[in-house]
Amino acid sequence: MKLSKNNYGTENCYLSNSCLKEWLPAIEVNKKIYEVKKGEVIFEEGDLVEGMYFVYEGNIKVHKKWGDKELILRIASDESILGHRGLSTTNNKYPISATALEDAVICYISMDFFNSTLKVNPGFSYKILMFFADELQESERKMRNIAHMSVKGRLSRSLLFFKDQFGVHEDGTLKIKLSKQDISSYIGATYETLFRIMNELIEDKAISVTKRAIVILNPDKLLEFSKKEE
Amino acid sequence: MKLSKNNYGTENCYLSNSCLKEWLPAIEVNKKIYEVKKGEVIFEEGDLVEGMYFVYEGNIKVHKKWGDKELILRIASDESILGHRGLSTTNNKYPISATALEDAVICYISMDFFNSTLKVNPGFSYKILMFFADELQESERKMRNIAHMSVKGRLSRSLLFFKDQFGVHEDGTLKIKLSKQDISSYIGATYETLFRIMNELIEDKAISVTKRAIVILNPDKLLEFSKKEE
DNA sequence: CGTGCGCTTGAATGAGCTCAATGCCGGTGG
DNA sequence: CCACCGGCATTGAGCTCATTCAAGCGCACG
Repeated sequence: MKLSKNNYGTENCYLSNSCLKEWLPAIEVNKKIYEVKKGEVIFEEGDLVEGMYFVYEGNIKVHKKWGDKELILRIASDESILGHRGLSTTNNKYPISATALEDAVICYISMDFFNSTLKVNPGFSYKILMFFADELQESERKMRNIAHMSVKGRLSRSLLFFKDQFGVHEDGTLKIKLSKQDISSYIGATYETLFRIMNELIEDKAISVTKRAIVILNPDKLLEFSKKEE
Repeated sequence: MKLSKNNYGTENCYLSNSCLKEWLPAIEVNKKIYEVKKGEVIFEEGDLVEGMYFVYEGNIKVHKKWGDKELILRIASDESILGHRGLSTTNNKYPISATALEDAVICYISMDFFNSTLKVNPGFSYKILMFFADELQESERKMRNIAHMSVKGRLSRSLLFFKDQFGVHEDGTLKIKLSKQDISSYIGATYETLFRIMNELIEDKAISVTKRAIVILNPDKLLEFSKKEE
């Protein structure tokens, strides 16, 4: 189970493996495997929802557009469900887009099959429900952060989250590879603002950057900046 | 079914009645009815989640605090589910608070009972799942709005939503009674800002206010202000 | 008749955005 | 091998929207 819980709040973007690992291999006929290239769009806002995806490998950003701006809502990675935001009783169009941040492997299951599994398998259904509940909690925490926290606070928090969620290499750099563009969209700020605030964090010796890779030097300091949280 | 769909996006804070109406009356033993007074706190952030609520009558605000500020996430009204945000595999504390906006009647069901119903009743479970999916969509739309829209846009959009969701009296005033404080918390702005922007809308002849009651005069104008949406 | 709370308004401040200019680096084709 | 190009990084300046602080006002209520 890849769940994270710590003193700056719980962020859980994974459907617990115990659920997927049991379920996915059991499907033979109804799943399709796709390889997608970095930057490739898996689906877009407005596309018809016809199935559900699971990520086998790689990171996929889930984002929402507003004119020429975007907001990244979530980063789906290994063994995570994707496209569940298309579920709805009132609308069968995706409210969001999904784009590969790097080369990735995903698995596709038709909505019919997914739905019928939901209906006949209460255990699975329950797991998915809990997943949604966790996603909703996270979404609302993030909303409050955007509404009330400073960019510095949001960035600090997100960096801690990235470290926690995706881990670090031996040299201390974050495993997740995000462009500054993406980070700024993730925290809901402009590119330039992100840049300046990131410099502040470097001056504060909270992080360092070499060759576009970010190292968390002082988590406590980041935590400090994202205080009042919970 | 109280669902709304229109050209400024779907906002659905209701669990479709077809689900609740069938389910709730069937419970005899396990539910308790409470009457709550205006301003009464039903549960707070950090409280232990021990059950699930449904609203029979009245409006309840679901909100999240950040220091001395708050953000209203949702307004639960007649026949709506409440407290489902407490569902989680990783945490059994409420991430949000619920406070009655007016005198209300709510129904309480123990979590054990709710959970076992979920597990044995796939139809119910599926409905709840769809409800969560809709809530998640709405949450993320709202997040993007807070991230990218102006206060005027957010206010315009929220007013249209209130009209759509709660309806209007014969004299044109919104049925939902919200203090300016609450509206500002709902749109994620300060009281003073809300005040000024509301005056702008009045000058624009988009709304009018008499005795603290709001009248939507020109929905098209409000729609205009909340453009770029979807 | 005070006291307090919510409403109203002004002024100052500031965080973050926009726009624009420049620098840097890696790829690419001549 | 070099010149050029395009895209990203970097930085400054100015501005705008919204917040903050502060101060009066009106009304309900004990």
